[in-house]
Amino acid sequence: MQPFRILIVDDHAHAREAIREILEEHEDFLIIGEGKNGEEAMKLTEELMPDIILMDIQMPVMDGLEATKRIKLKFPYVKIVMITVSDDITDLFDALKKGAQGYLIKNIQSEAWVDHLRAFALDEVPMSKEIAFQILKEFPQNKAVTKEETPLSSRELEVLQLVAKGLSNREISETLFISEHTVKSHLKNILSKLHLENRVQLTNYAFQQGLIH
Amino acid sequence: MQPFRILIVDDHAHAREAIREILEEHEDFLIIGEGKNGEEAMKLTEELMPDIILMDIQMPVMDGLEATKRIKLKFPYVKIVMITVSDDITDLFDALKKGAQGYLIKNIQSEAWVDHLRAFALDEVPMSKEIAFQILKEFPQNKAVTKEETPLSSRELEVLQLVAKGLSNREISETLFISEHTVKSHLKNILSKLHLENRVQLTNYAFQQGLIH
DNA sequence: AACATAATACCTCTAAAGAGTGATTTTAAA
DNA sequence: TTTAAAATCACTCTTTAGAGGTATTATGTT
Repeated sequence: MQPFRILIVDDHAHAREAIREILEEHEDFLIIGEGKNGEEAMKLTEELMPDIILMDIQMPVMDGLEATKRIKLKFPYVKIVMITVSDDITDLFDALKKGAQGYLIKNIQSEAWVDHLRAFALDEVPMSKEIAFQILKEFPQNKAVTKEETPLSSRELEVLQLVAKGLSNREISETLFISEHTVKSHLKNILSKLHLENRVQLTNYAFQQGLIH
Repeated sequence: MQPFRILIVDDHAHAREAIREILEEHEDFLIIGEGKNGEEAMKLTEELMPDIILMDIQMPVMDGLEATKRIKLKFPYVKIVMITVSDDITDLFDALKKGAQGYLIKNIQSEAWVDHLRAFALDEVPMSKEIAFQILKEFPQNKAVTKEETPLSSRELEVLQLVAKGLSNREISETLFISEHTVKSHLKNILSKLHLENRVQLTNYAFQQGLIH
């Protein structure tokens, strides 16, 4: 069993240190890097490919919410957990809207904290329907943002949508009047840009980004 | 270009006749069958595999809403359009909750009617976010129903969920401690039961049924 | 004018998916 | 207790997907 590879992003060195001390007691977590702001988070994510990012919300240069949004667009597979002192529910919405899957309060007993993180790492705590509902209620129009900022070209977006609807490469080529070779080229680039492995993961991405109905 | 294969289900013969007259003027629609109630609708769907079902809501024996729910569980690929005289919006929610993708009022000018149906057949009118939101608001707990009534066994449901998360057959076999052959068997049966063609379509099904987060 | 990106296409090769058939064992239900 | 599902595994065969590499032609953008 490989340990979960963790990246910590927090502008306060003492906060990073506190988290490090807690996690180092557990063999299933491995801290592979630390960053001080959103910009560093993006750079480190690309370099280190962590499984999970523990991200502070309040930070200089680029805050955790902005960093989360950008990282999730380029690396949708990475799990991001926001860490914060606040327990204001509107911060939670903001974090989830940007793409974070989890949310942990800093001042919590360390063992419970680790247990939560582990459960999250193992996909045992999916985002609940209630939370999804509340987000939808609060941000009914959060699609336009995504579309503009996708790293994909418009043609790639077309291909993505057809893939995510369940068409084969041949069917896509016939739909778009291009060769199957070209479809494969596009798909190859799409998967590479989003750091995904196959068309089912791409379908997940499409659903989560609201790119298909 | 193949015509869209239509099944009409309505208990009033004159209503079926009216629809038939309208659609027969258009070469891209082909009426392949007619039914008088929900029970007949299910039997005919299995026999004829229509592309689109035009389904009345109010019918004896088994009404259109119940029939829609059952048909969508077994044949998720079939598109169902509810036809009704009512313009009560709660009926629309009910229909969409049961799995119908479209909704048409009977007393409408025939040309506009056909245009709408064609747009729908070509996937040009996805269910809007607003409607999805309203459904969610009105029926926050519509998941339990689905889970009980899936035609899949519990093991098949496990496999489905792993497929829909983007795992390969090998990864699934390692997760469940069974052979890859067995995974293939399950997947084959799942696709067959749901009348789907590949794992991306299955992923769509899983998302739409709320089987994955 | 030079450069970058997007879109197109082809090639090879390996791995994965899916169709078809058949068979055994366990579990649950009639 | 016979029957019916459910879960397991195997073998063959064909098609599709995906990695890796290369190349041409527009279309814009400094």
